Amino acid sequence: MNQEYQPEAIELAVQNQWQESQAFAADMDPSREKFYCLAMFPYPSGKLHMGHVRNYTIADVIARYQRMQGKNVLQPMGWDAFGLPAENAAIQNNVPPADWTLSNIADMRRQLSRLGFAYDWRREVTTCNPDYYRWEQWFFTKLMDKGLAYKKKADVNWCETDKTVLANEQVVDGKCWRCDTPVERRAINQWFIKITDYAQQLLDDLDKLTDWPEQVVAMQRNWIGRSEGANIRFEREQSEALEVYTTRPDTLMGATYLAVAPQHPIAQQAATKNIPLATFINEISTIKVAEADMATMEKRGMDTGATAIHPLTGEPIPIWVANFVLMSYGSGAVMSVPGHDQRDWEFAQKYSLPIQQVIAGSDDKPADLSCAAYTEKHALINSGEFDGLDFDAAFDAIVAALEDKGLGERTVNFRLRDWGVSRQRYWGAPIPVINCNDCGAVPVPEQDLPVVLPTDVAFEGVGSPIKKMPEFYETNCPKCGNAATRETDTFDTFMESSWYYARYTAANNDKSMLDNEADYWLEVDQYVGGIEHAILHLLYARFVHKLMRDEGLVKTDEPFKRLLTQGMVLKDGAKMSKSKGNTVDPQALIDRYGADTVRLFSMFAAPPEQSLEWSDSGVEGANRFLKRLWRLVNAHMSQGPTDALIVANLNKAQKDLRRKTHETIAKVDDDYGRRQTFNTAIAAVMELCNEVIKLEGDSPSNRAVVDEALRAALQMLCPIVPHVTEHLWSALTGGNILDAGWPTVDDQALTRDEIEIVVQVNGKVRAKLTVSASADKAAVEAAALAHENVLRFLEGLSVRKVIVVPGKLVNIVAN
RNA sequence: GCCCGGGUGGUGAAAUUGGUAGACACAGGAGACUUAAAAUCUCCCGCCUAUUGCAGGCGUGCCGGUUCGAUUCCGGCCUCGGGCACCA
Repeated sequence: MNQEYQPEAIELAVQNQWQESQAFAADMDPSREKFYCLAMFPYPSGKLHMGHVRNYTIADVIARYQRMQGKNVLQPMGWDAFGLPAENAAIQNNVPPADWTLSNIADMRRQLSRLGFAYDWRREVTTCNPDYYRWEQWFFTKLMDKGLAYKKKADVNWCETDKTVLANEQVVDGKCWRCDTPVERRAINQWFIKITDYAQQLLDDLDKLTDWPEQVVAMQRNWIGRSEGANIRFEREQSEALEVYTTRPDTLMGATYLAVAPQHPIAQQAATKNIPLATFINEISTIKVAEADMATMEKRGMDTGATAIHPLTGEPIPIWVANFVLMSYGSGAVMSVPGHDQRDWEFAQKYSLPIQQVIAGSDDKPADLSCAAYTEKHALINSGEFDGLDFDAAFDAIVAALEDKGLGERTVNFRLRDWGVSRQRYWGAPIPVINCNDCGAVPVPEQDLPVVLPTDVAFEGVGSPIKKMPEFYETNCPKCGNAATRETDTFDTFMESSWYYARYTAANNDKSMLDNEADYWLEVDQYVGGIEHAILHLLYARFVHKLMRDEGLVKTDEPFKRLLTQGMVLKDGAKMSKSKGNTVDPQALIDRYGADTVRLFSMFAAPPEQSLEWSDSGVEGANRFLKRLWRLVNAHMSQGPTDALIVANLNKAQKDLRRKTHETIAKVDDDYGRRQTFNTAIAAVMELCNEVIKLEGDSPSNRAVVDEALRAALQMLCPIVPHVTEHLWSALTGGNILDAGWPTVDDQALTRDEIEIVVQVNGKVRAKLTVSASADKAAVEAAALAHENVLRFLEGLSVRKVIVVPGKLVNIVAN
């Protein structure tokens, strides 16, 4: 064996060996327990960054650990290939998005291979490939048939100069990123999928996700936002009633005005005869389509002059237009109770609208409404027949009164909104719809799928090229045969990433979307990805999984059994990004230190869920450990063959090392399998190696316990640094570490004769005792009370209580 | 603004069920080897006080609480980060 650790030569040789033996090709085998391990697939931006390295190393470590447990492990990889950056690159460099994307994929595939990830590349999926998106189009037509897809108007960011829709990311300080034109909201017709039909299921099934991080479950629960309240109708003379939803029907008697969205028909109609109002509505529609902007903007409004009738008092109530009411959410109108809602209170203050108290303050004293709204739930006042009722009773009584009059009812509402999937962009999967003047929106029939996105396109200006290609959009209606227009919008890229995990199980099937392999491999046993996907991607994927289940394509309720959300990679305390110029190129590190060092550092520097602070010297430290491991195995082997381990012949030092070996196996197994803290697993193996180095002498028994320790260390490190451990294992044992399995704990080796006990006086450590492992409580207590330093601190005090925690500590309470 | 996290030495972190704060590393310091450097090896390394040695005080973002005992549980605050529906 070479004296020097030469990572590149070892890694390429080991990777060749894997390649030749098809080591990671995973085939369905119902006789074996399967494990499906998946990392979120990358957007092919061109170069691997440290976030990718971390993400894919974590998943690979888990996959390899499970494989060593004897499971049939599937770990696939693919490309989330549609998206905005390809169009930007096309505009900037005049290169077609397809060419740019495919060449990026080739580069990144090469980089991933160099890191030695255990992928089954036969199952690679690329979402911009028609073989992939044809099934997405087919599935969408099924949703249309079921009435789960529909069209409605929804707001987008519009740039009047470029005549184009802008993504939220492309709006900087309320202006177009390219030409600084202030954006305006514009409502256009778009396709939606009824995720709200599944809101209750998506909420209920969160309880099944016991192996997901609690924070992710909490975020999804809040996002879905189930609430119980009432729909209330405010009738209007000679026009349609205005319906609002509220979670506080108990405050109905305090409603002093209604607020509608700027696009609401009442506001629009009033504006036709009211120039200041029309101007105002125009003004407030220059706000980006983002909740954060809506929530932090200045709240503004204007009286429309229209009124409605309070459903209980019969009094007229003014209708205002307000910029914080969204037309596309609920009915586009809200009732305002300034006395008991803070936003309404601020709005009423600003526009001198009446503030009416209808909820008693705490201790039944009237609350002070001059500084803020009173938002607690309490008994009612100033509410006529409802006075004195508490929240629940008032809720019931007021809803009953409304129901009697046919002006309202109890209802459940969700914050979750239907999923808008239309994008007015080129680089996405075409929405498989043909618009016919007579037949309306007609789904493209199965035999005409896929609707292929033309890839030989020229970008002129910023708009989507297919919107200017009659050869793409001019067609005939599949129903009536008349001339019709093909939809030129494309799908939201979340569509592709919502089912790719399932397609890996049938990646090469050109006859159907999924097949019986899905039943074998799903659900995904372990999913790994960035915490930034905690809501949107994971919620859409859960939703689409349920849609596929209801279409008979999959059998499980949820797609991902266990979830690990990895933290970001930082440098100098900030997220690594091109714009900050603080990126580290993984390729340069691999060239210098090898893949194993890069993998080891990224697993050692922090637990996977925390952010990881980049450190050049930390990488060097990881490399130093591998060199030490190399020398350690080398030195051991240079002494020739090892005799068999005879436990009865071991002296104390040898027994200690053996105990350390087996304690480490137990700890590392727990760290990999249950805790997923790979940093502490590595630290434990480092400790074991330090103990091996400290054991002096080369007697047969010494060499036997060292041999056992080193073999275990290699096996335990194998998931993290698979190349160097494969090489050393083969030199040491002549075998193949991939098939060596996982080391087992010998409980006999764990026993101890003596243990250390900490002695505290009033909670402060004053002594440490070494006692026999079999010593009873009384003996330990007596030894503690007799200790010199303990006696010193007990001088002049009387002992009140002695707490003995067996095997750990004694705390003497004295005063 | 709303929802969800994080904050521990000079640095990354560890302490798993409320029981020894700082494992394992990095950086730094001292020494060995070397003509020298690199590499490697040995020792020291939270702050303060004391010191020949034993030892003591303080210390986990801040303020308060529960407990024999709190990095861990509870309340309030500060601060940094993630998400907010068209970045992926």
